[in-house]
Amino acid sequence: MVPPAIAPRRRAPLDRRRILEAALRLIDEHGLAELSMRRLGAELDVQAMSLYRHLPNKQAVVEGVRDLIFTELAQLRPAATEEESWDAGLTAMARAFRGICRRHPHALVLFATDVDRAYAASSSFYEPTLTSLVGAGFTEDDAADAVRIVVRYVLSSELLTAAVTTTPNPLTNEEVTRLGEQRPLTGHLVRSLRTRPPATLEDPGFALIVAGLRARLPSR
Amino acid sequence: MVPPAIAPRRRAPLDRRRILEAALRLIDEHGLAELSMRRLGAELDVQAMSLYRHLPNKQAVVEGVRDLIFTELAQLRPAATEEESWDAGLTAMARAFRGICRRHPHALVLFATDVDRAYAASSSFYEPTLTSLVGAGFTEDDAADAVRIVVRYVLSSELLTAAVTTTPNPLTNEEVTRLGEQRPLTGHLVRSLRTRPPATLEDPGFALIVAGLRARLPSR
DNA sequence: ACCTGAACACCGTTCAAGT
DNA sequence: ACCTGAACACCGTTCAAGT
Repeated sequence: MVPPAIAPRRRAPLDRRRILEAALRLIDEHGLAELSMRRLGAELDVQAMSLYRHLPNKQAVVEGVRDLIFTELAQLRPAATEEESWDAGLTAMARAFRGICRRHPHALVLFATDVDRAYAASSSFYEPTLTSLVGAGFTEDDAADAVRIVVRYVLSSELLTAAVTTTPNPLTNEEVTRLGEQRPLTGHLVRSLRTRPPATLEDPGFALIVAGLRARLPSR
Repeated sequence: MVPPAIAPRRRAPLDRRRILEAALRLIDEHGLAELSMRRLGAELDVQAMSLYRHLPNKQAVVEGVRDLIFTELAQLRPAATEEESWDAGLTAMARAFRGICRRHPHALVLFATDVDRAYAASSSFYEPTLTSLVGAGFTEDDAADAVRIVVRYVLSSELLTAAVTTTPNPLTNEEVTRLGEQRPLTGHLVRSLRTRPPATLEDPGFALIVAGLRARLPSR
């Protein structure tokens, strides 16, 4: 009845899932550019070369992380109910999608590839909105276009915002004044950049798209 | 009357402008990720270390390239005429802006920073469109928002498109069929990804924004 | 004044070797 | 079976040295 001699284990054994979760953690915290095989190894208390036992190369790591996020989106679900109007449903979908974008701002570039798999992996997320659009009188084609345009709008806006938020070297007040004398309306626009930052334009921009869709809806 | 002895020169002397133009050339041809100080040196028949005589570091190279493109945009001018309607002018502006995006797809990320300087450097490009919007009855604020929303829409769409265009591992027909059985409308959407690729959605999406703006215009 | 060679601290990845 | 050390070909950048 000697208990089996278990070697004291310093750490959990490496596996694909643990590696990918650590990679997502690193990306969320420090950005995609900071992800290196050596750092990822260090995060897991392992030499970088050990990772190659479980994943063929760095690209495979990045793709694995992307799939992890797709799965997360599928879990989400806009609070769309049956009686909800099509525009409220579309808005809820856009907000939820934006939510997941903002949880992983550094990983957004990964959303741009394998779009068909992204929609398929998160079909439970998209289907209610599409149903409500078709119920409101849009054709299946127009409903698909509407959802795709909205998803593209949110994703690309977030991508742009995530690309850079800082303006390291802003125009001085004198420069803005001089611009305003030469081109008054562009001067006004540049001043508006300060009072209304990019983030405050995303909802108005989205509202324009919805208004455009409404104008296009066959009168009931 | 001895002619001054001119040492035979293997190459033009290095200067900031020549370096930046070579960098833009490399970015346009091979992408931002492929730009390295060593490659840039090689392109100019010089050791990488020589570049540091003219530019403090790699970031300065990248910022210099961005300014080069801003200047290029300022030269452009939408063919807006006085009698043109506001929506035709806005559309022309969007098309011209998209044109410059497509000339430097690999450099698009650089557009996301120093937005105020970008508008100021290209004010001659934006002012006519803004004038036409205000002439049509939009307030200065609404005109500024309209232009900013459109510029953001075009830039972010192009950014998303440039991020990745390939789908290395597309869904098989069986996978799409199975999806269609479970979620018919998402299935339809995924099928539409093939018949109507992303590029064909940019103009409809932009048309929705214009339609939304029109709905918002105070009735004359 | 302008360019370079050697060096440092980083990459991703391969491969033979350790346990 | 799983992990590692040494090595290779790359980075950006510094600094003392060459012309």
